[in-house]
Amino acid sequence: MLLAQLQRPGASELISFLTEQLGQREALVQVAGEFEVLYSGRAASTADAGDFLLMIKGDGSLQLHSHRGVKPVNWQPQTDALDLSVEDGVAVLLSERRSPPEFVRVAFLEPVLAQSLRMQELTGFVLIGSEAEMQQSLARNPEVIEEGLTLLDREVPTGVGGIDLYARDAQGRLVVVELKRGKATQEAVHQLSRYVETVSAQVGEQVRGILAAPAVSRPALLQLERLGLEFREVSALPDSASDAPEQLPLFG
Amino acid sequence: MLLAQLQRPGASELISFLTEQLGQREALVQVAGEFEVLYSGRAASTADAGDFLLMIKGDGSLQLHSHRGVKPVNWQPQTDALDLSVEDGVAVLLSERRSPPEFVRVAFLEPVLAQSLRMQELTGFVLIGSEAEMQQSLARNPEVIEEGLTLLDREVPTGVGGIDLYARDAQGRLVVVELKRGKATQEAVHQLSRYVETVSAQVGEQVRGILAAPAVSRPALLQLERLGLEFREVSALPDSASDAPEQLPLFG
DNA sequence: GTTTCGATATCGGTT
DNA sequence: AACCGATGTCGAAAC
Repeated sequence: MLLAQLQRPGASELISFLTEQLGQREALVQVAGEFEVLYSGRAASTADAGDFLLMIKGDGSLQLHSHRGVKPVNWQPQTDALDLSVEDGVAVLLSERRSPPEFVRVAFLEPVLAQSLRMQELTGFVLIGSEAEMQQSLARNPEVIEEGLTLLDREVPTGVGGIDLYARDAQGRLVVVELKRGKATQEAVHQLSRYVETVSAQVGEQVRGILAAPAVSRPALLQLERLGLEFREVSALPDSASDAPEQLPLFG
Repeated sequence: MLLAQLQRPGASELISFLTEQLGQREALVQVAGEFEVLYSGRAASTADAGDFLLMIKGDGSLQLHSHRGVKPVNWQPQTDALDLSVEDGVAVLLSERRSPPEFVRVAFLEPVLAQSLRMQELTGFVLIGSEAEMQQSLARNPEVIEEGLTLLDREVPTGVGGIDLYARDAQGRLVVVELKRGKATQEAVHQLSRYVETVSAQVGEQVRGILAAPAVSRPALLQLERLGLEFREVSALPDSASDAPEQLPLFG
């Protein structure tokens, strides 16, 4: 992980540095200091001149961080063109994105630090506990949802969205299952209700609807009951994975 | 904007640095190098040891960036407790969040750089083109949606969500308006349809539903037509704000 | 604290 | 390229 760095660069010095470093695919380039930042595109934003940390990655993503929060103040998921210039003795960066048309402009009023890191690609990243994983697991073990449940299909398109799990219960009734990896809200109930209505109209028979999630909000549960739908508690993670780190093999 | 920095620190050196710097409220602290990162909480994740950039802000937010993307690989919006230690000669950071219970653990296998920046609070940030702004504007000028429209209320709770704009048309019919600041999808149509159904059942009369957005997806438009609902094109931004930066006063 | 909803959402997958 | 849905969504406002 190589590193190049400048402290308190002048305008033209900063421009040279950025021109050189931003050409490199693996570089993560940062500039910190007092900037003036503008954004215009899907929306538009301005702010007083102040302290920012600019980060540009090798894939063309750009983000400007302020003193707080995980989310950057301004950003671009993709930069298609970068323009560097000096205006009135101040280095200026203009980042352009073609689709949607968007621009971020940074005037480096007082750059304190500019640096570049070589970042190797991230490998072996694994996320446990996604809804996709939960769906796979329940597809293999539908009895976790209900004894006697037989899986018919997954991700069934209905014309108004895809049904997560489509099954038949012990009494032979059709069952539509909507999964949520987190606490289910009214929105999930609406989704389920929409699927049940659609399928019911298509097949011309009674269809059960089950919302399967680790928890439900109170309003969602009330709505479920009003609509004659059901809730089943299903945890997204295997028990061990939600333990404290001291008890986790991961952290051993 | 003060700055403290260490290059290629040893484990205990890094621990001392972090202990000192993380105590300061205004500090934005970064460590770059080869790490091993683990996360466990609502979900869980692992990855191979590799290059990361750790950023911890004064508000307790933490993020770990990889070589690409705006989104960090791992993060914590809030850190309630930080623990620093040395394990087998390697500096280790454990960040804990109480609610929901979550942990991020970073083992600094080969720290290349550690630095701290004093970041002043962001001031004067203004975002133009939010849905809230669009709603205000349309509430003042409902004729933009339709000639003869009279506003009755905004953000009306229905038991299944809030209606953006509630109005009466020239013929005296009730109108439910759903706003979207971007291209409207099937989800927006579904939301609108729910509101129209609910209001219609409550008042016992025919209710019109209008989806007002700068654009609508084709499937969403078809669905609107099937349900007897309407679409009105309404731009989120004043025309000038979506111009190219050369033409923008903002960028002059 | 819980719930809801907007977001320049981002991101990935599928059509 | 458009579209759809999940996200460890985050974040703020309303209750």
